[in-house]
Amino acid sequence: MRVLAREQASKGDDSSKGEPGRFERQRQEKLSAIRQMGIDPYGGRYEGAESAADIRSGYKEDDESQRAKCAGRITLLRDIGKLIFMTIRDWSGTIQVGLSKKLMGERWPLAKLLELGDIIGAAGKLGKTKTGEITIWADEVTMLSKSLLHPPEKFHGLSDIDLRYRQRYVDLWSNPEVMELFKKRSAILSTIREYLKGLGFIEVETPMMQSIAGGAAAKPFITHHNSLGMDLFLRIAPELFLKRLLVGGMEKVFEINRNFRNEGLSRQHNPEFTMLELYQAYADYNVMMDLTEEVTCLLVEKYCEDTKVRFGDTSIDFARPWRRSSYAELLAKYSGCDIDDIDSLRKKAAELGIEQAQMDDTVVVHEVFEATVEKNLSNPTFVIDYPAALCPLTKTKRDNEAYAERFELYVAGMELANAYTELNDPAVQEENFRLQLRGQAESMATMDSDFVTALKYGMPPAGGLGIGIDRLVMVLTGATSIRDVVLFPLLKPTTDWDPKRDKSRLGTP
RNA sequence: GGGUGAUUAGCUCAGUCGGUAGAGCAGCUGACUCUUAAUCAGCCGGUCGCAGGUUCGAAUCCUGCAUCACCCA
Repeated sequence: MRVLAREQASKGDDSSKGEPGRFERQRQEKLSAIRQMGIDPYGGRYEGAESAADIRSGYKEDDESQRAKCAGRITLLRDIGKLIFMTIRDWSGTIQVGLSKKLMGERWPLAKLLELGDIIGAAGKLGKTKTGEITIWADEVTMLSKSLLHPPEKFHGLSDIDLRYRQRYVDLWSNPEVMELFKKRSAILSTIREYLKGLGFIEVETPMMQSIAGGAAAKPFITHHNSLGMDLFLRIAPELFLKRLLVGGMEKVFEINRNFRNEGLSRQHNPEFTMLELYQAYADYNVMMDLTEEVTCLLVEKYCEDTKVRFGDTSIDFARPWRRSSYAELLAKYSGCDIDDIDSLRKKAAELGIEQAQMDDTVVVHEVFEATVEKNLSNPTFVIDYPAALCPLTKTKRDNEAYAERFELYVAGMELANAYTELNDPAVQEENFRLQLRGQAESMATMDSDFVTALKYGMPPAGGLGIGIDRLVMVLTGATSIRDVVLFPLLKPTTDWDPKRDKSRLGTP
């Protein structure tokens, strides 16, 4: 990867690290010149500016007295001598500002000092140029923030993928489609919240720091509380707390928040990721399936041009109804193995290079499922009725205790959602916890006996659903890497990183 | 964890057989009152990711390390 711009700027003509580079010094000189003109280069409250998009759409051809006021960053600059055109970008788009020596008068020297990256406000008559571009002919220009670092190339923007993630603040304004994507992500979340509230759900917040990391099978991050002298886990799932709320009498709850899993990074995995979890009393996994399909299709309708959405070099067809197939059917179709034929499944696992000697039969089955089925599920597919052994928090099917009332939704080969008919029998739950704990390290796995206590008071039968929001945004926007839909994805530090430091910073006395 | 590739100017990228570093953009100087990635002329700008090695000579070949990307587990 490349060194950060700031560090790179300090190379070359500077011997010591941290000193400003050539370009930064030039910009510092302009900043000083602005100060000498009695102007604060960092501005202040600036009122009355309209968005660039509103200015454009509000332009009236026949109104010669129309004025406009904008604020934003200079992203293009064309200096024609006594006339300067600049393209100002705000988060709605761009608007052209024309600065002329005649209109600027004694402020003209300021206009000449402005450069790419500076943030300014401008006001003046709104008109069109000879070539038809809507333009604010500025008679007032306000310096709002001097940019001291060199902007990326004006045409290609910032394209180094590593730099884009590390300096998202530059990526956002130099690559407008990135801004659009994150605005869309926010809109998607708003739509989900509105939809759920419309169904009578309430949004809640449950602990991110938990003394027992439950609700999923994943390695947790461990942190430490100094005054209590105890380790805590960052949550891997909110499930067990949300279900306590069902016990408490909250009938429809949801939470949209971060989960943390101490596992590998990939195009589909960031260690912290945003999860929607919801629970509905008196429902089951069929209700959850309908809800998942409804809300996703609503989002596709709202945020995609068509039910067919491009994703990498494939396309996803969200047209309803979505396929619903049982786990066993799909396993048979794609691995060629019968789910009850463990010998052939172990043989298949061996062919696939899965280290399965130490694994329970059910784990082997699931490994084969993951290796053979998942990548084939491109269009939305509900995989229903999982082997009960994989589902310690799920009610089993009434007619067959070997299977649980659980589905996972797969799209583009990714697990997008996971839902159960929630197990509400405390005795069965306690037994499942015991089975789950067997053979695990003591520190990692503790029985959540309070959750069992809660169930003993009585939890209504319920459907529960989790949707991976980052992955949902990926399929809705065609982003093939989770890092493209997370503003600040986790990256390794590039410099001055000492692994020893981390221990000492934990704060253990 | 393994494999492959990438890392060159502020940014976007070239760099042939190993012969001593290039372009565009931006920056600086100058010209220009209707430009649209403005244009024109001139100029500046590099520890070629880092550390070693081979060689008369390394951006180029070799080893190690770092970060990123992709593939595999």
